[in-house]
Amino acid sequence: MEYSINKLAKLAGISVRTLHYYDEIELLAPKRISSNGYRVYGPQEIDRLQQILFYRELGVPLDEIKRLIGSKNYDGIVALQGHLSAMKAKRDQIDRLIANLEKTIAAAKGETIMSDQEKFTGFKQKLIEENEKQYGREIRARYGDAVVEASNAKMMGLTTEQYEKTQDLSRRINESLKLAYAQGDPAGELAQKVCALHREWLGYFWQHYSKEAHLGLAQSYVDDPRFRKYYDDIAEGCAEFLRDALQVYCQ
Amino acid sequence: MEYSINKLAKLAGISVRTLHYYDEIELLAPKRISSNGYRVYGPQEIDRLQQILFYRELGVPLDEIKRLIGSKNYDGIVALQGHLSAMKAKRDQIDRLIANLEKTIAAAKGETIMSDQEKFTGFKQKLIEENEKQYGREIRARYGDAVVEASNAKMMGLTTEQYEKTQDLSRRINESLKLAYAQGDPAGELAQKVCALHREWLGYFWQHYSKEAHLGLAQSYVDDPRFRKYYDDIAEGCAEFLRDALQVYCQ
DNA sequence: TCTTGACTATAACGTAGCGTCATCCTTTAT
DNA sequence: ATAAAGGATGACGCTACGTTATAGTCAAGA
Repeated sequence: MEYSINKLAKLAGISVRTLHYYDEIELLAPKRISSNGYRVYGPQEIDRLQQILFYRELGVPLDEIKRLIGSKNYDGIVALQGHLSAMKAKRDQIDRLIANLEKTIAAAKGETIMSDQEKFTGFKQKLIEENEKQYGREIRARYGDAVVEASNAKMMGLTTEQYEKTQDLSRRINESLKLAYAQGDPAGELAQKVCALHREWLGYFWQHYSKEAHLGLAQSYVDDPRFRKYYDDIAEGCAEFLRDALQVYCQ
Repeated sequence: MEYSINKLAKLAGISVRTLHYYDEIELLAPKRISSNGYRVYGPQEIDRLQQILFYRELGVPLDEIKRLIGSKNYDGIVALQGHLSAMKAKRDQIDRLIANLEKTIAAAKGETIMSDQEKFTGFKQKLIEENEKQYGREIRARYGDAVVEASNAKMMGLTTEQYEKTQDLSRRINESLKLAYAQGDPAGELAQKVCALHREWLGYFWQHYSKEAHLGLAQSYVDDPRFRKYYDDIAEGCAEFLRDALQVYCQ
């Protein structure tokens, strides 16, 4: 299939000027020049342009793209796999910025407090990569939940100290729950410890504790899809496991 | 907390030159100039810089950022929510590019064939922006929830149609609940209609419906801070109102 | 055949958002 | 006291195009 410059531009979602420019800097030359002087692009140019746009999307300068694609031992597939992981990294960065935004919104509403450091997490890339290696994915997965909990805490009129305590409890609950679930016994020691922690956590939000209410809540964790997701993010079937453990705990 | 230009640059992961430039174009002026002529930045500038960087990340030109932040009726929270949805849109774009890459790799290996059209899906942004303008803010505000619900729906094994139905129901529940709450009568007609809708919504997630379970869930909406927040975002005290209405509904 | 409108070409200038010196002053650490 | 680090201003450079301006080409209708 052959394309005129306009057709190619529209196909790729770029401007004619851009294709002119790419020709000018010898990044992407047309397949041939027709008798009237018009540029004609063929299948090879299509693929090359696609590669160029992948690199461009990743912020690679054009002359480096030229060098990369033009290099003698250029392996298209290896390059594509490189793009893939780079794109995934970029998506992770966006995810961090989204988490940052969510927390910033909560902070703006007065639901939580952000350190100056936190305000810029997600913008820096190098530090992030280091952080990533250091802490891994768990923190990320937990971040969104932490925001929710922080806002809840404020809403419930907790002091900063109390809030931090609930956060700490929440973390310990999730950690222990994960381990307990791995062991598989709802009546086991660890699972029962989770129940005790969960009760303690509830103590910050409830005026009066009752076993019935606690059990009812546990059942809701299974019944309501929003909650289910919260616990199934820890491990699939975790909501049921917690309910079963609480049934033992509450006798 | 006060920062020197170097400290701020390192904090935010940008260059000193950039801060000089932002001062020059009056996008971000320091809080004050110390006696030795050095720039000094304060908390307000930190927050402003953070906003600037959010916009910049989205590709908004600096003078437009200036106009936006400087405009008289600038609402920080609304702006942040705008960033949030824009970021999510961007992440979606990246996701499309990733899908594109995966297919391109498969095609390069000869496992499949790609049309020229397909080769450039994900690069075009205009379609996305038009979408934004068309649907406006409501969708955006709801977007975060929609994502959660979508994943829930998937988890619950719903078809796309079913999922859309739950989403529609969810929207109608929230709308009606808001109105009913404003009227103030849990036994009123509107409130009872909300209950019926909520029951219908539950039908998509529960195998067997029972009034007791429904009531128990309603109580959980009051008891668990995470749920409470969900409903209190509609209106404060909404969780209790819904529970009271459901108590009437379930007799 | 003539005209009109959509495409195409080259050339040239303009721009945003800084990077990168160059030059000089101030503060801090040793 | 001296060096290293941090600060200021000014000026030029650069990338990746956008934006005219001017002119040739082509298909279709009047």
